[in-house]
Amino acid sequence: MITGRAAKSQPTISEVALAAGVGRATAARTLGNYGSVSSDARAKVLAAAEALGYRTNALARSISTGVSKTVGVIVGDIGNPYFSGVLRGITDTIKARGYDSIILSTDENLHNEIDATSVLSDKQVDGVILASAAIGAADIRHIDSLIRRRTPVVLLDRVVPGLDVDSIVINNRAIAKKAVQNLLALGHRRIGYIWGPTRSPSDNSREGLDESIARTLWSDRERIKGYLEALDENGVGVDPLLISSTEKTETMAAHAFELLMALPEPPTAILAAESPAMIGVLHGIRRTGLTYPAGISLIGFDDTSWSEVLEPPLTMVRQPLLALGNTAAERLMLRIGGFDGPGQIHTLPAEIISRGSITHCPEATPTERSEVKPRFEQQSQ
Amino acid sequence: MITGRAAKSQPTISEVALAAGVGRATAARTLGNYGSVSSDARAKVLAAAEALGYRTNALARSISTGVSKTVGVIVGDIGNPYFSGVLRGITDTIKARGYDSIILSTDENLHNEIDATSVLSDKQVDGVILASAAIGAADIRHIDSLIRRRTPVVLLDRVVPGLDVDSIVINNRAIAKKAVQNLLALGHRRIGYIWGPTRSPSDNSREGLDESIARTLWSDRERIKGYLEALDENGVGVDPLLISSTEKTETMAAHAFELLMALPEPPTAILAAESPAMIGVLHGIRRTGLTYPAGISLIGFDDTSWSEVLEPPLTMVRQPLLALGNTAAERLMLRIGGFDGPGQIHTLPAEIISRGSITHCPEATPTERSEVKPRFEQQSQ
DNA sequence: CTGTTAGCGCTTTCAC
DNA sequence: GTGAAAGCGCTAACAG
Repeated sequence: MITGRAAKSQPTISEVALAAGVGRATAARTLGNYGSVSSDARAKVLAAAEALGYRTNALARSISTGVSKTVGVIVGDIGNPYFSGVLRGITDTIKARGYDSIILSTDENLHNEIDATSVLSDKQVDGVILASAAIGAADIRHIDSLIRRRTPVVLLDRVVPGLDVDSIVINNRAIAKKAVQNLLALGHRRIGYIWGPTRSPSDNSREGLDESIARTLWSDRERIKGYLEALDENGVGVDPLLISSTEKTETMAAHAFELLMALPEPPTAILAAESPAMIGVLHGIRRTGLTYPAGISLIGFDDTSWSEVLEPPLTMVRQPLLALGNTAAERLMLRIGGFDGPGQIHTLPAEIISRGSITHCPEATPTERSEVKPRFEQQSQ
Repeated sequence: MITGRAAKSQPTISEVALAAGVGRATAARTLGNYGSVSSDARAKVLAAAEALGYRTNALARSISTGVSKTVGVIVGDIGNPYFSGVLRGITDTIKARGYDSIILSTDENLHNEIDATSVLSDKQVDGVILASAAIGAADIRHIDSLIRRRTPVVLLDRVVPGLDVDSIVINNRAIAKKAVQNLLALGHRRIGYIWGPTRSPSDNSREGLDESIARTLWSDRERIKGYLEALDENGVGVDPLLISSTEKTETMAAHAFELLMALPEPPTAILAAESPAMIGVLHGIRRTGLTYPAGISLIGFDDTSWSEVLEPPLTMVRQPLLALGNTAAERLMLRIGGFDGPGQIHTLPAEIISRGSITHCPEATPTERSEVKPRFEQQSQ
C-alpha cells in the first residue's frame, strides 16, 4: 500500500539492503552500529547507503529501542543570561555524550511548565532538566508524573520540596548573607532589596513578609533569607518597606527603586537579586540623577559581561554557570544510565566579584562602621 | 513477546481500547481527534484513558503520519541577545500553531552547523530555521540536502547565495551606512570599525580588505559595505587600518580597539558591528582611560537592555527581534503548509536609537561639519 | 555472521 | 460509526 506521504520518501534500510544485496538485518546492523557484520558485507552496505543517500530515521529507531537520545531542558527565560550560560554548559556535555536537547522556556509560569513537561513526555525524552516554578508540594504533580514514568529529572537553580531528585544550585543564602554583611561592615544600616517576594502593598509587617517569602521561588527565597539573616544577626532591624514587592520586570524594578529612594529614610545601599533587577536599578539611578557608589552602594546577583563596563563597574555575585550546566547534565546522564541512588542537592559555590559599586555609608560614624567586621572578597579580574 | 523495555511501559491505545470496551481504531480516533466517533464511545474512551493515565506517544504518531510537529532552529550563539530575542519571536508563533522547537547552537562553526542539520533531519523535523555560517555556494550542501528532502528551510539574519529559500533579515547595509553618515555629518573623518572581516594583519590594502569581505558572513558583509559606501560616497578615504580584523570575541574586540587608539592618527568615532563588539570597546575605553563621547564617539549594532544604563547611554542600532522571529516562523509555517512559491528575501527595518554616545568631532572645523548634511533619527525612548 | 520474523504504538484503508 | 488488518522504519530474538 502506498500512502500519500510516500511522495516525500527517503530511502529506508530495506532499500539499502536490497541495493547492497544483503538481508535487511545485516544492513540494519551496519547502519546502526550494533551486532557484528563481516567487513565485506559492511562495505557493500555502506556503499549502497552512500549511493542512495540513506539517513537513519531517528524516530523509528527511538520507537523500537525506547530510547530517544534526547533530553528536555525547561528554563524560566532563555533571554536571561543566567539561563543562556547554564544552557551552554548543559548542551556541551550532553552533546559530548551523543544526546540532543530540546529547550523550552516557561516565563516562570507554572502552567507553561506543565505543558512543557507534557510535550517532553510525549516526545519520549530520556530525561529532563528543569528550572521549576513550583513553590510547594502542591504543584509538583507534573514532575511526579515524569518520575513515575521513570524519566529521570534533575532540578536546576531551585530545590522543590517533596521530590526525590538531584538539584543543582548555588549557595544562595550564604552568598546573599555575605553580600549584606559586606554592606553592614561599611556602615550601611538601611539596605534596600530589589526583586523581593510579591506581596500586598498595604501589608508591611514582618509577618506578611515572612508569609510572602514562603510563596516565592526557592532561589529567591534563599536569597532574601540570607539578607534577613545578616540583618537579624547583626541586630539591624528589618524594615519591610525596604524590600521591593513588584512584578519581576526591569521596568518595575526601576519603579521599585525610585519608590525606595523616595522614602522618608531612603536606603544607602541596594541588593539586587537578579541581573534584570540591577538593570532596573540603574535605570532608576539615571532618572533620579543619583550617582553610585557615593549616593548609593550597589551589589547584585548574576554577573554579566556588561557589569564591568559601567563606570564604576559593578560589584556582583557570580555564579559558575558552565559548571552548573555541566553538573546538571552529568547527573542526568548518570540517572539515564541507570544510577538510582537518592536525590541529592548539589551546591556549587558562587562568589562575590568586588568592583567599585559599593563604599562606606556616608552617614555612618566610624564606630558604627567597625561594629561589624568586614568580610571582603579579594579583588578579582 | 516481552522486550526488556516493557518495564518502563506506558499504557497504549490498545490498552485504553480494551478498558473502554471498544476497538483499537475507535480509541485511536477519539484520542487522536480525527475521523468520527459516537459521543457514547468517545466518552468511554476518554474515561478509560484518564483512568489509565494514557499519554499519546508522539514518536509513534510521527512515524506513521510522517509529520513531527517539530521545527528545528539553528542559531549562531544562544548567549547572544540577538538570537535569544529572535528565538522568543520564533517559539511564540510556532507554539501558537501547535509546533515545538528544537534549538541548536553552532558557535558560528560550519561543521557544527552541518551536524545540526543532520540531527534535525534524522529527527524528522517538519522545517528548519537557520542562521547559517555558510558564506558562499561552496558550503551549502547540507542545506541543499535538507531542501531535497522537501524539508522547508528559512534563513535567518543572513542571505546565502544559490538557495531558493526565504530569508529574514534587516537592512544591514542601509542602516550601517546611515550610522556612518551621522558620524560624518558630525565632522568625523576617521571612523573605526570593530568586528571587521578577518584578514591577514600584514595586508592593509583596499584589495585585501575587499577580498576578506567576500569571505565574511552576509550580515557582517552588508554592514561593512554600508560603512564603506558612506565613506566612499562622501569622498572620505577608507583606511583599512581603522577596520579591526580580530577574532570575534569581547576580549579581542577590546584589544582591537586599543590598537586603533594607538595608531598615529587614531579614530575619533567607532562603529561596533555587534553588541559583544561594543562591550569590548567599552572595556578598552575603561582601560585606556578615555571618555565618550568627548574622547570618542560610539555607535553600535544590536541594542540591549544595558545600553541605556551607561552614562551617557549608547546610541545603537535596534533590530526588531520579535518581528524577525515571528516572520521567520510564519514563513516556515507557510512552507510547511505546502506553499511553494519562490524564495524571497524579507527585509525588516532596523532603526538607530539616538542616545548620548556620539557627538561632534572635536578636531573638525565648522566647514567640515557642514560638508555632509545630517541625517539624524529623531530621539526615541 | 546472517536472514527471517515479530514486534514498537500509532494511523489509515477497507469492509461491514 | 466501527473493527480488523496492514503498514510506517526500525530493532531484536531466534534459528541456522
